[in-house]
Amino acid sequence: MSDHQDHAQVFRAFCDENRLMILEMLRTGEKCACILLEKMNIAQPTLSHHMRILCDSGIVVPRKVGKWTYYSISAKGGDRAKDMLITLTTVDDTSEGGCCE
Amino acid sequence: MSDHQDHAQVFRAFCDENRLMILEMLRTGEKCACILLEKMNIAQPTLSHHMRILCDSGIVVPRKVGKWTYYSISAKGGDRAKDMLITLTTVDDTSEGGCCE
DNA sequence: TTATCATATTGAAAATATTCGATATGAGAG
DNA sequence: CTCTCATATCGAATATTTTCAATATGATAA
Repeated sequence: MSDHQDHAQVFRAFCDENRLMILEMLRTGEKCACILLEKMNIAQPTLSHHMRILCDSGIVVPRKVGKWTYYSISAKGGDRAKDMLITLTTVDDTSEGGCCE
Repeated sequence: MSDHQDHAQVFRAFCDENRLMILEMLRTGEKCACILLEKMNIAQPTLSHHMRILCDSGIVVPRKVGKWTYYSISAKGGDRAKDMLITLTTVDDTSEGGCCE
């Protein structure tokens, strides 16, 4: 997978309203899927889909306990996303140069 | 527009490979659309579409000079995105609490 | 074992996003 | 004004994402 594809995948975690709602809930601590499902107005397979995207991006990590799955925000994943965002939006002034003017 | 919709829109800037390529080019300084178009393997209306999304997200700002439009990364837009990302991925430990276990 | 509960996967429909040809707009140049 | 060039918008095709009903999986309970 190219770097750009990989980076785009990380940010996809933050591109959907429902996923932002889920992240907001996880900010107050680990939650099991059942609680997330209860508070969101979506079907169970839809939640499962969003949790997969959040976990694939590395922003959220799952913890399985018996029948339940608990989800929490990964500090490491958050830091990685933050570093990527900073890199992407910081102008590299050592190579600053004009353009067709 | 809801907060979540608004936030999702900002991160949408980073969810597409072509937009990440554009941002990478803008990291070395302001570029006019013609240069970006020349270096990307996409049609002109497609570039225009991506530039609109980048500008709407606040990450990129346009500067019109005669017939040309120059685009550059907005430090302010980048900072806003960074702050949003940090908020979204930081666990609020004052409200840490268990969940259904 | 069988029954039940929590979550994941499948498959198809609906909603969004991306793409590009055609065309419009708006700014010089002549 | 007319012509040309740079970019934006329109409209339709294609691709991707989101959604949910149905079903599968995997764990515990009886």
